[in-house]
Amino acid sequence: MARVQFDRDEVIRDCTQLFWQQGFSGASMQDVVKATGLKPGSLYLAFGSKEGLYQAALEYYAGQSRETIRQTLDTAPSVGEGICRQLRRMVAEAGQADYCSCFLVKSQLELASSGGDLLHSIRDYLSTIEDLYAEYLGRDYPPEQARQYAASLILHIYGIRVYGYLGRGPDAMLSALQTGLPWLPWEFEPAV
Amino acid sequence: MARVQFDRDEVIRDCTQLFWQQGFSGASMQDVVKATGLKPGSLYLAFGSKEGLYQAALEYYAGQSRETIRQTLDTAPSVGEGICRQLRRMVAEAGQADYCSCFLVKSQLELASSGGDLLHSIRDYLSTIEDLYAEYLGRDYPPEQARQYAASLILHIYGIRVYGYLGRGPDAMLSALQTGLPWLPWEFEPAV
DNA sequence: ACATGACTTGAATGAACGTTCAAGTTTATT
DNA sequence: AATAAACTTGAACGTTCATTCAAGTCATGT
Repeated sequence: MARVQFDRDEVIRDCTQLFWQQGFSGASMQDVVKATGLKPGSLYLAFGSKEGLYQAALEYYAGQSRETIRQTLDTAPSVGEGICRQLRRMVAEAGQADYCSCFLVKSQLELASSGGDLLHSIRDYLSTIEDLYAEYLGRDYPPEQARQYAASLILHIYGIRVYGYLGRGPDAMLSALQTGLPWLPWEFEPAV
Repeated sequence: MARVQFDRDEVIRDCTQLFWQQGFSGASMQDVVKATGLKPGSLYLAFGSKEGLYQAALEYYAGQSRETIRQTLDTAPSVGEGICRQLRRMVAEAGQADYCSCFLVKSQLELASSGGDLLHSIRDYLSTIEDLYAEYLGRDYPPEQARQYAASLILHIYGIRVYGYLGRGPDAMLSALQTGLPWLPWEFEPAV
């Protein structure tokens, strides 16, 4: 089947799912071979190394995250309600059986001590997402307050990404979010 | 030097530091051998496996954490001020060069997909800590509110454990904490 | 003084790891 | 039809992994 190049995006999607679930060390290249259906040679020609593959997965995930946030906040009646929708979605995700937190958060914690190049990317992606929220909040609040609210929001989001594993149920989490983020318009549309 | 048994607690302390920094997959048994000065045979006789060693490290860390919390909250003028001290300490930790978050949080995220026995312990330890805060808050608030405040507090603590890696500086983090936890007595003694 | 038992030692084990590359297969060009 | 280029293939590489165990060393009970 040579000369029929594989679908790069599809491979990256498969890798993202695998790495997201298993982590960098937890997923072996053999697992990647199995997940993508590609042979080692092809993977290494296209991505150079396991790290290159992980990098591509991170980039894909970060892009998807940004896109989802933008779409949710642009679609919602207001920025505040968009953020509420986003948070409710995260809480709902945490309730699913195959919940695996946030790929960027997991990667940050796993690779923090490695000091590799991946770490810079992860930090960039996470910072960009905080900046994105701050940008949207800047429409409704003065810059100083927008930044402060964004930081508080991000703190809560990171919190969910860990707390979601404890299986305390969505009610406890939503109640905790409403306690810590009282400036959000929680009263509107509790539906997803 | 046979018949001179090694100091079990000291070995566990060394392992805790190693696993805390590097993670379960990230730290090899060779690393453990180097860190503890023991030979593989001794380690396996005493702890059975790498997992057993990790379990011991988790237990030690969780015990230390509980003890620190209890001591801080018992010593402080009030529960609220004790919690503030605890949070300020976490923010200060996050500023250090060798910051490595919370061992339990890191372990939860790394091992979530493994489904091993370790996972149950980790969840137990994390839950116990939340319960501990709830217990102390129960002194100042009715049960319902105490539980809600504890959940919100834990969400913030988990948030710090991730946010701390982004290197935004202590001021941004403290400001975010004060935004999300306005019911705490932040006005008292900003010193550590 | 000696035998027993407790503990340590560290080389060895097979499996799994990330990675490579010579050979094979198909499409594009001539 | 033949050649070149592009891409895939999968066995094989050396390394590192967690783990084992026969041999060694010392404190203790007699």
